[in-house]
Amino acid sequence: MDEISFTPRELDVMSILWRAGSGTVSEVRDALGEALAYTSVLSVLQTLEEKGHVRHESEGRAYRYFPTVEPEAAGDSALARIRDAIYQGSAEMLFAQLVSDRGLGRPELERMRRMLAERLKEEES
Amino acid sequence: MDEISFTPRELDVMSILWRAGSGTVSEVRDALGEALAYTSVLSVLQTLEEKGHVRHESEGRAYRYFPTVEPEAAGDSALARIRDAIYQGSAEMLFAQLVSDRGLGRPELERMRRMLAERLKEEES
DNA sequence: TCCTGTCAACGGGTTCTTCCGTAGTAGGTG
DNA sequence: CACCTACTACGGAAGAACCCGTTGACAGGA
Repeated sequence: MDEISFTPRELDVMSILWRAGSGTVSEVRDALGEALAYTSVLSVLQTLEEKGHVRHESEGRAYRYFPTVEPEAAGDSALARIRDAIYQGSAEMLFAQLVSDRGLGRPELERMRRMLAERLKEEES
Repeated sequence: MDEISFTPRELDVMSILWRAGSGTVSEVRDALGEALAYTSVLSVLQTLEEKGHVRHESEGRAYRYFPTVEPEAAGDSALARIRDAIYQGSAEMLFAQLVSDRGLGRPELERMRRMLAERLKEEES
C-alpha cells in the first residue's frame, strides 16, 4: 500500500503524462487546459519528481518527463479512498452508482457485463 | 454540476457524518481515526459549514452538524474526476479496474451482475 | 458563591499548494 | 564575439489547509 495521492494540479499534469506516455515542459503546458506560465508547469513537474511520481531524461537541451507511477496504481488508491469515505467501504454501492449513470449506452453496458462474466468464471477456481 | 470537492481532512469528517447521519464535535472527534484536538475538529466543521456542505442545529449547549450534501452527489463528482484524469474518460476502464479487485468475493460479484442486468433491461425503453 | 467541565469563537503558527519572475546556462546565428 | 532563444534552477509571494492554544460563556455541583 503505497498511498499514492495527487493535488488537483498534479493530477492534471499526471493525466497528460499518462495519456501521452511522456512529455516535455512545453508539451505538458500546451496540453493543459488552462494557460499557465512555463515555469509554473516546470514547478509542478519538479515537485512530482521530488515525490517520486515522475522521472526525467535529457532530450536535446530539454527534459522529457515520464510517469513512474502506473495509472492503475493511482486509480486503485483513489477508488479505495472514495469507496471507504463515501460508500462506507462498499464496492457494491460504488458500483451501483457507476452503473446508474444515464450517460452509459448499451454497448458499454454490454462490455461491462462481459467483463463481469469473465471475472465470475475466473472465480470458479 | 456543482463541483463538489473536499480536502482529505474534510472528507474524513464528511464520511463520519454520512455514516452517522449527524454528529456533534465530540462525536466526530471520537469517531475520527487520528487523535485531533477538539478545536481542530471544530475548525474543520466550521470550514465545511462556510462552504455550505454542512449545517448545524443547537442541541443543549452543543451544536449538532448535519451534512447538506448527499454522498451520491459527492461520489459522482469524485468518480468523474477519476474517470477523466486516470482512465482517460472511460467508465469502462474504471469499471475493469473495479472488477479486477482480488478482494471481491462471489456474492458481491453476483449482486453486481444482477444490478447490471437490471440496468440493461431498463435500457430497452 | 466558587470551582470545574464543556462548549463555540477567534487568532495564529506552520506547512502545502499554486503561480510566476528572475537569474543563469548553453546552443545557434550573424 | 555579441546576441537571441530555449531551457532549468531558484526563490518567493499569496493563499489554502491543517492544527491547536487561549478566551469567554454558561451550566451544574460542592
